[in-house]
Amino acid sequence: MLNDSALTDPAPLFAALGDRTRLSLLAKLSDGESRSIAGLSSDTDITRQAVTKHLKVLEDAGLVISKKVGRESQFAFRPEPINDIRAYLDSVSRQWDDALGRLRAFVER
Amino acid sequence: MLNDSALTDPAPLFAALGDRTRLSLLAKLSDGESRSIAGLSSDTDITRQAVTKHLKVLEDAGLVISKKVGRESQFAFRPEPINDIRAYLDSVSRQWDDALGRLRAFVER
DNA sequence: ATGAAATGCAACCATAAAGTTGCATTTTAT
DNA sequence: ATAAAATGCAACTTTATGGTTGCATTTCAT
Repeated sequence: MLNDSALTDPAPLFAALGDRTRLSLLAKLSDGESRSIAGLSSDTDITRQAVTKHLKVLEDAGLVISKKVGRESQFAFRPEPINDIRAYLDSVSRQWDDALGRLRAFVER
Repeated sequence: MLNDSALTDPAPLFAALGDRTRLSLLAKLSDGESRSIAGLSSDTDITRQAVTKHLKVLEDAGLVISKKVGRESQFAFRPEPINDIRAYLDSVSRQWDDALGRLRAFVER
């Protein structure tokens, strides 16, 4: 089942990003090249199976997509959810900025 | 020990945001008003002690600050780490955009 | 046809995370 | 002085998470 990238609840998205291993997987893939599990596992110290699990978390969050090609499955970065997160952060910051603005307006009289 | 807001490893920051309860706590505080633990616990269905734990996670991540005033401890939103996250997301997206650009340049000849 | 490569899948382990209950402590209000 | 309010602190339970090992399956190359 593929993710809808709905911005209703950003928590799972943040959670998917809240792990160093997954961030470094994303970093590798963010150059736009797709890579196999073996390719992504080569320069880590954890097992290939562990990498597979992390990739599943990333895929469930919509941050990567995968397709089987031959005997290997290729993973690629999917940037859309990043915008959802940005939108969420913006909404929080905007609320904060508005509050600051009102406070300033209040103090300045 | 207070956080330095270093952007060396955004994973703990993402992890702190990867929980609905904590996101809703942040949402309440993002209006700039500071609130007590009791105030933040009033309209949740979890116990006050659980809220306290979440607040500690947020504080360790630098997303809130607290000070004791009288018998209660007041918590306030701290927006600085949000910018760290933005910076990280920007770096990932920029890398992605660059890759797309190179790909386009490559295709167009 | 067969061995190596890449992956899938299941069971298992250890630790962390999220939540609870119970009780002690500190402050405030009457 | 004392009861209520707000919090702190510790122990405990349950479940999720990150990782492993072992083995089966699929696909490729020779």
